[in-house]
Amino acid sequence: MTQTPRERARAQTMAEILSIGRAQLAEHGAAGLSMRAVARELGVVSSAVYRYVASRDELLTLLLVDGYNALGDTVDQAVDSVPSDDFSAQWRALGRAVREWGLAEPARYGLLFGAPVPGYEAPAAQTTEPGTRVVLRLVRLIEDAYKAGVLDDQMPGQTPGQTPGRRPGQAPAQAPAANFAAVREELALEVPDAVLARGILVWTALFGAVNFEVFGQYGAATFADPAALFELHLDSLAHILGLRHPGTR
Amino acid sequence: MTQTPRERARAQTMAEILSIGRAQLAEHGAAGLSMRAVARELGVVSSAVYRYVASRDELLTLLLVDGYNALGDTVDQAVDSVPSDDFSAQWRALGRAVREWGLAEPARYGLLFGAPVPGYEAPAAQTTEPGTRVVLRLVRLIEDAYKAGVLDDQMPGQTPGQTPGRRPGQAPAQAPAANFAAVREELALEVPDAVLARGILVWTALFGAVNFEVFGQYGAATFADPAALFELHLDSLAHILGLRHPGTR
DNA sequence: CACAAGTCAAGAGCGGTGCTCACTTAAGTT
DNA sequence: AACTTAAGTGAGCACCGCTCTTGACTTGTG
Repeated sequence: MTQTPRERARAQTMAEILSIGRAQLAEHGAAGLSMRAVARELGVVSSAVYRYVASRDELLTLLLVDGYNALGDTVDQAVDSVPSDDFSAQWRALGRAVREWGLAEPARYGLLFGAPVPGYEAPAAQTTEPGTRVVLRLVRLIEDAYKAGVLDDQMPGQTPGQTPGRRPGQAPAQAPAANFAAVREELALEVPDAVLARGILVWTALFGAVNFEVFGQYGAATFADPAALFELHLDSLAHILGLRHPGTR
Repeated sequence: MTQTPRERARAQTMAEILSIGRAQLAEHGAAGLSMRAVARELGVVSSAVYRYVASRDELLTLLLVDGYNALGDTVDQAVDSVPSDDFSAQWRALGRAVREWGLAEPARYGLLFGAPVPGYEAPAAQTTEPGTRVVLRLVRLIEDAYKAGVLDDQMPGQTPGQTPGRRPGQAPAQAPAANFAAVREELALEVPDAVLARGILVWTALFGAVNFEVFGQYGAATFADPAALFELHLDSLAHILGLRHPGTR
């Protein structure tokens, strides 16, 4: 399947548009992404861009999946560069990769995890698969650790048969909660509900921390060393997951 | 200090502009906030609005502190409506208040905690005080619980003298991390570093969870009952904080 | 009580935006 | 060499934030 010169030229122009779009995004944000500016940068009249991208929304979608995949690739690479039996290190690599990518690409990160662009609805068909790569990787990590038997299947400090922080007689929230069963089946998981729940909590906590830092919610001056604070969080979250360094215990 | 009819009229117009701004924000997002649209809605020519608000940015700032205060009031009210000695319930009330406010006002929530509006720098002088109300309330809650002696001053499952998930000989991240000392002094706190660190983790986790839900990152269909999932998270986070229901244990 | 000083609404205009459409040009295909 | 078709053009519509100027109105004071 060799491509004609026309297809070659088209593909290259397309790539150039995406590249310009990324730059525009970094400079002016998602709402400030301008077709005219892209055209200007491309050295072409504004309407010419519409030969390649149907609308501003479509360009946004392309940049969205591009961003998801860039983050996904970064995370995959980071996790893969760690011994496959050291799940604690894998978790830390994943967390650090997310944080560092977010800090390096705040505009793209904001597009992926910030407030949705008003008036724009991400088309699920093209978006969900790349958009779930990081969670999926985390869940697989947990699943692998569970199967390897190195995961405490119990909330630390939680004794079996007693859900802490809950009066006896009160129904435990665990059971009826979000239907983990569906998720577990969809992903062909073996981990029990409790572990899955912890995984989701850790997932949200990770992105909460990165959000605060990337979006500047920490207030700059407050914490002298955000990287160290993040490492602290990674430790705590690993502990919550039940992950331990190999060799410990 | 009675106000002249002029002042009365001006104050009312000002309030109306803010109200319209909120509506515009909800409909078109922060970047789509339009002075002309506000003027149109106000039944006035576009430039007239500049008699009341110096610029689009100033209107944004007004809406920002307005939002922070609305959330702060909601949280304060929710926490205050709970027995002052039931810290676990106070925590849950705080968390639920944040979530419910965010879901009820996604656009405003997005303005406060989403990606920063490109090209807009929130003026710290007017913004930091209202912007820190929720964290401050959480920290006070933890401080109070600590002083009342109902807070485990230890990570659950963590035995003293041993930092879990960390090889012996490796320096503990706790000590040099973000300079908690400065924070503790600034807020006149008594809680030890470890508790403060957990507080920050729980804070980020709370907003991470709410972000995901408000910004639609959960993917709708995935979790049948997000409210139940959130309750689960509240439970887990309370446990991490070391909060227990009174009467338990 | 009149009039200067001050306040504020209004309009025109500048340079920007997304997008459409009729059109020409130039390149690839047959 | 002839033909098809993709690529690029430029005018145009309706919108945007913001500035500058004009003119009407209110108020305080000599």
